[in-house]
Amino acid sequence: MQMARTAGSHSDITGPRVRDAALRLFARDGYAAVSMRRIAGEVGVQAGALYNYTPDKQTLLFDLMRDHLIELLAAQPQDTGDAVAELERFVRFHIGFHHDRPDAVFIAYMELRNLEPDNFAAIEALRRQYEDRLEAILRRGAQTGVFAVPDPKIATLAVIAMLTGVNTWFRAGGRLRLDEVQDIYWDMVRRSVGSAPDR
Amino acid sequence: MQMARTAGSHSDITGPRVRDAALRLFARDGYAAVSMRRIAGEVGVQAGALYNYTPDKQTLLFDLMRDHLIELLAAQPQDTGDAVAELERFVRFHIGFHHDRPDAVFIAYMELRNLEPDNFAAIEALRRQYEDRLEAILRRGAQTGVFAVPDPKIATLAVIAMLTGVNTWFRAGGRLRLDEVQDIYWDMVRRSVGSAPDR
DNA sequence: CTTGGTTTTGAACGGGTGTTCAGATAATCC
DNA sequence: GGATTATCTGAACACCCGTTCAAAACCAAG
Repeated sequence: MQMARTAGSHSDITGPRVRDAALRLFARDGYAAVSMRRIAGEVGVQAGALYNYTPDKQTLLFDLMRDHLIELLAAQPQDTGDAVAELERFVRFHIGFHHDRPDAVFIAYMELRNLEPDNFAAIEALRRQYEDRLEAILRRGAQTGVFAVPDPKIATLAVIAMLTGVNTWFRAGGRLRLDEVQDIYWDMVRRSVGSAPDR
Repeated sequence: MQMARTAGSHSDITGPRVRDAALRLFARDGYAAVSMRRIAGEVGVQAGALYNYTPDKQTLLFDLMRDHLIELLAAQPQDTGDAVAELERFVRFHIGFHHDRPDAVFIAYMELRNLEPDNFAAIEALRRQYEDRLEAILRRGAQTGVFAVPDPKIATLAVIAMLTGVNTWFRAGGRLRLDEVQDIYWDMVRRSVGSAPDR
């Protein structure tokens, strides 16, 4: 007989609902402007009950950000060898992945200043990992001569800023489809790193 | 005899100090996380005294953002006719201007969600004016054939996102000088819009 | 020195904050 | 159905919030 599923348990229902509510509210109004009571209200529970699911508000924020970045790193396609194809995959992936979770993306770079120092360092390390993968692609392409990037580190930051910017304006159902946006951005990125169009 | 300078007046000293403190604290910790008492403490005054200089906290934030954007619009160089030269001027100006006032820049796009609807609309209108100027440059260059931008509106947003990203990492005294950063970004922007290097 | 005005204080107002915890409630197991 | 255990409530804690305002302090002019 496996360990009992435990009694009186709504934990597996309420838990995700707390995280969802926190994600949405933090994204919309900001961490500092959202009270635990408001999150609880959204879930349909009293504030005290939240503390069955997080030790405190700060950890709730931290977990949302960390989980998002870990998901990002796990979902990211891995190297295949061809720097240009790799960069294209990176661009399309970045836009697509971020488009699917606008709230998490927004929080992960708007609420950095509300993290306590240790938590901040942990999040920054994860983000850095992601950036490093793009930097590796650019550096490799620069060495083999398919890219013209004088400074791969700066090019990395420039490209990521450009791509993440999509989230500030793109909404499904607008003038452009997501894949059209991906086409346009891939075109701009490819050119910005000095790679000639392939036709 | 000109109107008296009024008596007991420290207004012209305290006023700017309030704005400076608010700018710095809002940028560092966020609007919602900064109390009027903390701003007052920074100025060396009691909280009640702040209300000689702003009707309320919200207006204090709004004024900081509005004044920043008005300054931005006023400082921006005007058109000269040559789209490529114009774009280069825009890129270098944007990086330079924003580098000089990191706190105001940070606030102006991090605290948008803390603006009441009317204030938000006013700020957005100003930002839009700025973006329109870049879009006009790109559109003109596209028409005359010196730029290859299929969608000037998106290109505008992409370029601005890329340029504003500089503020998140560049600090004077680091590996690169500001003018080197301007050179690199101008290179990337020029390429991204399909304009050939001029030598 | 007195007058008149500006600026600041300091206390108060009503209300919201994150967090804790004893007790009530509900769900499963035997 | 009774026991067990996870979950939730509701009140309490100490503290902070933006804002107001009468009274005090301050400064310059006459």
